[in-house]
Amino acid sequence: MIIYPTDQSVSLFVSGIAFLAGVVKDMAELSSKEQKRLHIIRTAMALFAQNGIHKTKVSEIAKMAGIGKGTVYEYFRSKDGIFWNAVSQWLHEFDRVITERMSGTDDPEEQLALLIRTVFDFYQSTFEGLNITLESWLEMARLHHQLKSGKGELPEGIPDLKCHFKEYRQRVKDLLTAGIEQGKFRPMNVELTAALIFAMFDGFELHYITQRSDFEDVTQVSTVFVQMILDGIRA
Amino acid sequence: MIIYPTDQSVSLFVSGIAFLAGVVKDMAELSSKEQKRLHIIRTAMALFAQNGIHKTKVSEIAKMAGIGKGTVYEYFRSKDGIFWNAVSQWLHEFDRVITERMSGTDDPEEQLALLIRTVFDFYQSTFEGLNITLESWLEMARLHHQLKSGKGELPEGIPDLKCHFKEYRQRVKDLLTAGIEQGKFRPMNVELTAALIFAMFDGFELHYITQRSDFEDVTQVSTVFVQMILDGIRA
Amino acid sequence: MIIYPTDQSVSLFVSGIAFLAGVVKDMAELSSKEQKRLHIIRTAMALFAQNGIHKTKVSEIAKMAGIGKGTVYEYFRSKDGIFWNAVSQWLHEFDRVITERMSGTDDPEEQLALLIRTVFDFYQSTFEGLNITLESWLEMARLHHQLKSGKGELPEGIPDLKCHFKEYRQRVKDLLTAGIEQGKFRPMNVELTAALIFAMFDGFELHYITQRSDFEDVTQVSTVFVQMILDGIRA
Amino acid sequence: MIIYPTDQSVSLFVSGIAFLAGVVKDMAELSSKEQKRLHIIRTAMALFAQNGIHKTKVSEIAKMAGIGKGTVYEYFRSKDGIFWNAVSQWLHEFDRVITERMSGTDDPEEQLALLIRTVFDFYQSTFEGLNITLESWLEMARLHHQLKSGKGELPEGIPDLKCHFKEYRQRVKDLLTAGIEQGKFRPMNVELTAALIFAMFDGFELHYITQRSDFEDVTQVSTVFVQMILDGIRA
DNA sequence: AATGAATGAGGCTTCATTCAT
DNA sequence: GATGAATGAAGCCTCATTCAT
Repeated sequence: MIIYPTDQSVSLFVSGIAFLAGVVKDMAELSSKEQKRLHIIRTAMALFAQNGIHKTKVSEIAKMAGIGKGTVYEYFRSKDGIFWNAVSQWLHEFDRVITERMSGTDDPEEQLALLIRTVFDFYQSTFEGLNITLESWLEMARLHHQLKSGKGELPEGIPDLKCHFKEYRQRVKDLLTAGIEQGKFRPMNVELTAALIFAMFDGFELHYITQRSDFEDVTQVSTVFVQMILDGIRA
Repeated sequence: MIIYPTDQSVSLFVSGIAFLAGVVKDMAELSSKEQKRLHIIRTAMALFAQNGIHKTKVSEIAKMAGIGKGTVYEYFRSKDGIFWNAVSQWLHEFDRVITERMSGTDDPEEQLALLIRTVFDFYQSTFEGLNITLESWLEMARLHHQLKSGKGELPEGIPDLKCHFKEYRQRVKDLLTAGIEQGKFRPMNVELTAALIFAMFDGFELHYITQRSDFEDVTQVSTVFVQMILDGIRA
Repeated sequence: MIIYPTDQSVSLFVSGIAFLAGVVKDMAELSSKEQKRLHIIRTAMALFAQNGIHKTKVSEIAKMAGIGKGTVYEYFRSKDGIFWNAVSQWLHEFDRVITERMSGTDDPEEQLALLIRTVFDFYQSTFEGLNITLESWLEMARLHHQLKSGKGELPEGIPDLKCHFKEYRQRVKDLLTAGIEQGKFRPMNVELTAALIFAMFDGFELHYITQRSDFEDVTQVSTVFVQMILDGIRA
Repeated sequence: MIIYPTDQSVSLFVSGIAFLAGVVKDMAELSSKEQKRLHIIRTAMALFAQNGIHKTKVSEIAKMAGIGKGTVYEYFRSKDGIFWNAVSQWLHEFDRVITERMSGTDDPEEQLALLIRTVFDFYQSTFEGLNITLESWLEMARLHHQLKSGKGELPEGIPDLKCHFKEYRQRVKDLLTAGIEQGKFRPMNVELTAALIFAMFDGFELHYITQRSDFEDVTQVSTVFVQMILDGIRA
């Protein structure tokens, strides 16, 4: 069973991550302070994605955001602070979108297909975020490594990536378990399979970043992806 | 069909990437100059992997390599130069190992299984390299982006990642095509499937870096991985 | 002849510098504007004393004073302005206390003893002020130095420390001269002796700041001090 | 008994603190590294004395020292580091001079007179140092205060002023005790008297800084000073 | 009158790179 | 060839001051 993208799914998605594109409709509801914060985060993400956190200057962020250099520090404690807040924001939105999308059906197959498609959509429409996500993983791996060596503390505002990942895997595991119980999926090592499916998503992300030209038609890619996975686990 | 790791495969692998562990046997054959170059690369990789290129100081590399700071510049034009040379070295070794391993059989299924296992082995045994690989992808994506914007030139010594990836995909494509022709694999969009399989490898890499604890038994993981993929494409 | 502290002397003193403790009774008589000014000065002095002018932030002063940052600038032209006004205030109060105390007697010996004791009391009870006084001397020495070099102007509101000191020395000189005339003090270089006596006061101040623990019992110290000086000049 | 300055005493003194004037004869004996360190300290002291530590820019120090900004950091960890090293150097030289001078005689009266004269000489000939000394006391008082409040650590290289002062007081105490035993000084509270004598020195320092014009003839001042003190304690 | 968000000049420090020895 | 002292460009962040509300 293959799920084709629908207008509905797209619109759901768009509303979900619209904040990154700066099109949140009910922005007016946010306090002025919060609006500016988001504005800075958005601007910073664009630059972080383009040049990486280490080559992005705070002065650039300020300039591009149309504010003074010092103003940035009214909203964030440090450049790292901006970065981790951006990552957190990103994860939070990601959560929201996924949950929204998957709540539309109870069928494991459909849910899995929806999950896959949503992730692909998300990655495609927020290309910028991918670089940041990737960089955040690297940075975090290093932070944890340093933590073990007893050198330094975790900066404030760092999202708990491990927990984030665990939740996602759990989501997929539940889905697989349900599918197996319903006789739709063949028996399998649910734990590992979930981990691998999840890894595939991110592998695609990686390649999408570095070789975008090979994946012009994301819709088609996700279709094949879904089919491949479903064929692999279907009873 | 599942391929279990064999002593042979392991030994092949080890010799392949031994340079990273500093155990190249025929090192003596290398000129003294070349030896030192490799020594610096190895040292640098360890530090790049740990702290990233931007937080690794040339003075650190020199100190850890037991040479003077200025000496580093006798062998490399710049810090970036060290980085890209290290990445190139890594890719080169990767190529060599893969080719060596896959030449052992002509059966598409076995070859695919071998490919998968080799990559997993490679990733597992050179954990440090993963961080660098990841970082190099990010950096390269940005370099290419800047290139398009007309800002700046590509530094010397940068490996052609796109070409590298293309070769790999080609390898997998050939393998799949052969399998289909032999009636072992079902008809499929070879191009896309290859891309996805390859993406999965790297997705695993990503997760392995950030959540290593969840993948203690890499052997088992690769087994499931192989099975999943083969089941998905088998006729 | 040794002068012991009396309730009277203490009360005189307290009323004199009470402004620093925020207990000026007739505060009500001050205009609301003037009250707030004093409030800011007091708050600022506490912080200046603790951290020095250069490490005290205007925002801190405002916060601790319970007012807005901008409000501070309604009452003072600049941070330096606050500082010099605080110093002036301090000197003014000091003058007032000394005059009050010494007017109680006409005997040169008693006056000298009273002067000494008053200064000691003052220094002890307003420890915070000492740091500021010291800092003001340093700053002023530098301002004068810069003035000579033709670099920059004297900020507004700077008290004339030299004049202040001259008055004090004059006070001591008059006292000594009177003592000599009355045959109570031996003939001496009045100018120099006055300068030295005065210097001793401030020397004590210095040591009191840096090594307070060695001078727990200021009463005893001042007693010895008085005796020493009187013995040194008595006929 | 009054001690007049002698050529000998002056020459002793000059050699003692010559390092501050940059006239150490056996400089050649110092390593090149150490020479440069001293050069930076000297330059920095001149600027610190003139403008204070907070208004002295590292770039200024470098410029005036004729070296690059970064070079300063090859020799000192931070601006504070330069400051505290300068202070330590100063104290160290002070110690050396005092010890040298007082070793010339065993007579308590003469020793006291020598001590006083030496300090006066020292203060006069190294005017610049006075400002720094003063500032260091202030800074240190604050550091200790912050330490008690549990905020922050003591920077490295800070000299132990308290200990330094204690030694000096001990010197004077020994001197006084000897004088009393020899029947030359009257019985007294040695502890307090020593503290006060010492305080007087520094009081003079203070006034010398702020009102130099009033003390043109330091020789005469010290003479009066000595006389006053001796008269005050002589049996 | 009171405020505090916004600002940007300015300072400390880092570190890749050079070059004289 | 090897070295490491010297350099200065570059960047993060602070904070006194302003000004619109």
